[in-house]
Amino acid sequence: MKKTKQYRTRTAGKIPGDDFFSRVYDLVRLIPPGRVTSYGAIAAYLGSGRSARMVGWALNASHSQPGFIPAHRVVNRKGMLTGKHHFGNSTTMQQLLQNEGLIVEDDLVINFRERFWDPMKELDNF
DNA sequence: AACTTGACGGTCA
DNA sequence: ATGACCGCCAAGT
Repeated sequence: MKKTKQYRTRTAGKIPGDDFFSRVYDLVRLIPPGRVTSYGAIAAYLGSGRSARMVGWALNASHSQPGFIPAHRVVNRKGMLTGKHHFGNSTTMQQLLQNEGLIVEDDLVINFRERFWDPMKELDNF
């Protein structure tokens, strides 16, 4: 494994396919409509010493990625729509989720537990 | 080059 | 159960 220095900055987001960001996008695209997951779950699934913050950072750049990335299906561990402000309008994320059958009340996904999509369980290998 | 901020999460008080 | 703190790592200032 060559190790390069721990985590080279590599100007994230500029090297598709080789960086953590692309893996996040890939995984997020697998989230079925009407289901949600958390930043931490994604980070845990990808492992690689990345923290949930990095997942958030990746999604932050997801708007400039090609193709549709259902970033609205990713919420924090409490089921709160912490990234709603990044969807243009503060209500867009909530609208998208409600449109998929989720119950959102005061930026919180009420049925978060039952709608939670855990990549660790759903995708199992890795 | 150093400090602060951030789409987070686990632990401790 | 709620709130503060600390660790993570990249990017902006």
